[in-house]
Amino acid sequence: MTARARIKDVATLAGVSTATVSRALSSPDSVGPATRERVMEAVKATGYRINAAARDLRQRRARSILMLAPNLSNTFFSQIIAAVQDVASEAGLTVQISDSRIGRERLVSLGYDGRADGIVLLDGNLAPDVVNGWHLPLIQLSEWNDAYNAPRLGIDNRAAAHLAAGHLAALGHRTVLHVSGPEDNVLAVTRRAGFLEKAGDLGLETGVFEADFTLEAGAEAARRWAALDARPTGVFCASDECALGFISECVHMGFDVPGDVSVMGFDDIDFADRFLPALTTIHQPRKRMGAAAAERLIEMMQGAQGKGRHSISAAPTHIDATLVERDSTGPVPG
Amino acid sequence: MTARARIKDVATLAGVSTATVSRALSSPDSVGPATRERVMEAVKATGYRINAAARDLRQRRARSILMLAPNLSNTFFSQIIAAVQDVASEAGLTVQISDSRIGRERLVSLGYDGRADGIVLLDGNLAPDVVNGWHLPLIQLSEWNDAYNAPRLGIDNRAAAHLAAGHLAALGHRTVLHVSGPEDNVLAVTRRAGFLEKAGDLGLETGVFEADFTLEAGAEAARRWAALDARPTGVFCASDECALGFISECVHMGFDVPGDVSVMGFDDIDFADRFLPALTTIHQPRKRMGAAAAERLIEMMQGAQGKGRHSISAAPTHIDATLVERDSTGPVPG
DNA sequence: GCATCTTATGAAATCGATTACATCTGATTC
DNA sequence: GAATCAGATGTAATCGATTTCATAAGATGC
Repeated sequence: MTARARIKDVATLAGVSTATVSRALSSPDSVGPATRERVMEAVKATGYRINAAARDLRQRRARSILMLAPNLSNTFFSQIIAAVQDVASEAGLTVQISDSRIGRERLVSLGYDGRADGIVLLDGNLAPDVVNGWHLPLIQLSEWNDAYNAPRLGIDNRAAAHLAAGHLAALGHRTVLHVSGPEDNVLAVTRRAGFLEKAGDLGLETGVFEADFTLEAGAEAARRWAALDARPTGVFCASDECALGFISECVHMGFDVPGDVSVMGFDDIDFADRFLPALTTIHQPRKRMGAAAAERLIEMMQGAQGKGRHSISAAPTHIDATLVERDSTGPVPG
Repeated sequence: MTARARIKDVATLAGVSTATVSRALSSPDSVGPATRERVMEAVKATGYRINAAARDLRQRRARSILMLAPNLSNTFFSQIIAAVQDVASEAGLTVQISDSRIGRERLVSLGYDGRADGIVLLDGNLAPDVVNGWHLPLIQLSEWNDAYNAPRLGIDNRAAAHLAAGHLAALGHRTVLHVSGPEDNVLAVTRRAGFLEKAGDLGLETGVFEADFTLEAGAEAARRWAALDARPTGVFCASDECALGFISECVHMGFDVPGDVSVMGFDDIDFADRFLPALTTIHQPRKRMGAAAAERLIEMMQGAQGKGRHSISAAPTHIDATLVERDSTGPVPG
């Protein structure tokens, strides 16, 4: 009772060989109906559950996908994780999850120990030789790195940043500030470039504060902003968390948003529309992104079947991001 | 080059047997220094990485722990997941993660297929026979169920709710409202009972709206609250998300918080102190909870070593929760 | 110098499934 | 009625590691 039943036990009880049990379970049509019946009864009677390690070893695959993200506690990732898990689970796959900042050796092992047969990568800052060294189907989601030889999926950050600049300009703002993400992050760099590009086209005066996507960095940026002689009236933050930190600190310092300054974010996290003021931001369809990544990866896994990295066009597949106008932006003051 | 090296290849190259390679890698002291050296070189030369499935099969364990939560996209869980992952990774363990609402059959399999050798359970609403049927070390975190035969870890929700009632009473509120979680959730039930108990002791007049922890449910509760003839002046929501929804909707309806109504939450999620007004709430040390659960589980796994559920006292181990007074609560109006 | 004990290593069994190949039974064909 | 074939099942090899047991070589004791 306590010891788990093995396939042999089922076979004995049903009076057949283990091969037949295996067949009855994985391709029921290949055994006679009466036999199948007997096997199923024996399975029920013994409480047999397959041993995944044995199956994985023999079939040389793990029915599992691995998600790697630089910071698991980040709100932005959680919905993506949930979506991937949904699709994966539907396809009979397990999801493993790991912080991607765990040191080179452990990272190499992750893609190499046969525990996963596909990877969803949410980090563009890993050593390219490590990433390219994994001989597994892999998809880059949200964030990517040109040096990785793998397909990409995510929004068009440059175009999204254009939307942001356009929105502020349309409200009449002439001097705008961008609170960017860190210099070494692709998303941050792309968003900044896109924003500056469009703002330049529109004849806006621009400034940039470098931050790191977090609430605290947003608050810090607000303090720097407040200390300026000529304060930009429109602010575009590289993430919602950053924008919320910025607004929060502004209000604490006695400014009104959007009365004194318009602030917009990026991501459209759950709280964005319940914040006070509700946050104008760029919506990233995270659920769709996660689901799409999982589906695409599963396709690659089926195509590859252990033959190594599938060669799929490396051009990013874009998912639409949209501007959501709420209450944190408004006409230029005065 | 493309085909992964197996232990046999390493053995051949180093001119030793596979047994020696295995020993050199897992207990270096048991082989001669010269041999060890040769093996290590061969490992490097071949790029050998262990095949986890083979090792797991032979050793009958997976070096992996499974986390089960009812809703992976919930902000509350993400930090816990990150903390568990941290501790696990440090101990050389992989973390799998699954939504716990995936249907009975799949759920049973999860604990039974040998892919995980320990479980962190964040859901108190699973069928007890399923949970008790898993012969794996298991720890209940945050939320628990009396019918599960496994140790518990989390805050003392009753005591925490007492803090909430005490806080509102101290501010002078005489009629208070509790916006609870769903009836079938242990946390919700305990918090509600604790709040009503203490509020009763303090002679407060109480009311309860049942909700479900979400932003939207909080907003809905605010609308119901606004429609009341005699509106309670103090509100205790069963989660921060719910409180944020409540406040947000209040403000949209033209009320002032805490001027017209004091609102407090539960959890102290990241945004709580950046919300406007900053949210008074009960702080749950999620990082500590995750880490403690992982550590305790790992202990159990070492003790058990396949011998099934370790019998550890089922009395909950409490982690301290504290009241954090911020700006969303204040003296009773008038 | 012989018995005994370590220490280092190898040969082979083992973990629990899947699957290639062989075999048997009975139906079909001419 | 013999030959052929299809379908159901069994036998045994296999996946890639770990580990038990055996053995050889050298160290130690008297």
